[in-house]
Amino acid sequence: MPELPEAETLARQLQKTLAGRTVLHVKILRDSVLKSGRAETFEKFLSGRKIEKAARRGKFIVLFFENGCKVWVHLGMTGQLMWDRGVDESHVHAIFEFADGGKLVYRDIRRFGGLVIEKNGEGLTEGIKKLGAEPLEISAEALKSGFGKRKGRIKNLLMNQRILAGLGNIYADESLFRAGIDPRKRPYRLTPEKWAALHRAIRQVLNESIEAGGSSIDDYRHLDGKRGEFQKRHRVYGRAGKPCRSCGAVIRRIVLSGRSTFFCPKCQF
DNA sequence: GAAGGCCTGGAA
DNA sequence: TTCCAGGCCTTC
Repeated sequence: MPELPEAETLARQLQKTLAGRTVLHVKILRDSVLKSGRAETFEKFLSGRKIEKAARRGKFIVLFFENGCKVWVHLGMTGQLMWDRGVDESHVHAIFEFADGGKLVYRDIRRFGGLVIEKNGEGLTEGIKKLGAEPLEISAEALKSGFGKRKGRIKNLLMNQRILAGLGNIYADESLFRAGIDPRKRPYRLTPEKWAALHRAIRQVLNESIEAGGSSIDDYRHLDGKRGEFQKRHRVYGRAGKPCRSCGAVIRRIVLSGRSTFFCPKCQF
């Protein structure tokens, strides 16, 4: 599932490929992927416009245009951005055609993702406006205070984009494993040592994954169609029934708020 | 704070 | 044929 490292990987690749290129046309093949704006809006405001840069915010990829417009891309679960790959045309919802002939294809099989166009600061969805802190920038103190006195389980709170923007199921589980924290734990019960460990673990896991080009479990691909490599280094996610890589205990799978949750019953407490 | 719905493809 | 994956929004 595309989370922060996957969005970051794509944003970096898009920066290299798209910065300085000019959009010729924007073809929206399925209007329902537009979370703000309409097909005509995309064409009107973006055609003939140069892309200045590509960046990431939370799990979103943001394209900055010279006229101040921004396009926010959320990949949902199965979203893909491909450069010049016309091979698989199924589930293609939008195509950005460039003046020099290249094209950026947006695919999303399950359609949980979407596109947002921001112009003059307008058009942002509530989800974007209320995005929480960046996990790689937040201080240890702010991480702790960000959870305040919330009563939820730490795993679910880590995935709350309004608190921390960018962690999903995979990296929440992987971070908690490295911090030695039981995903069912309530935040107010964490010791100072565990908070420090969690802050460290989040940075470590995200940075390692970015270095590996993200995790390709099912559909996530790089701009050129290649797979990420970090899934090979997951220590708990998707490893139910297998031995813990640290202690050998059997990794457990439970369901928290309807989401699969993987942890080591011995290393995490 | 928890649960349902969206959506599709692949596995059971 | 049914179930499951889950990000995010809506509803309870």
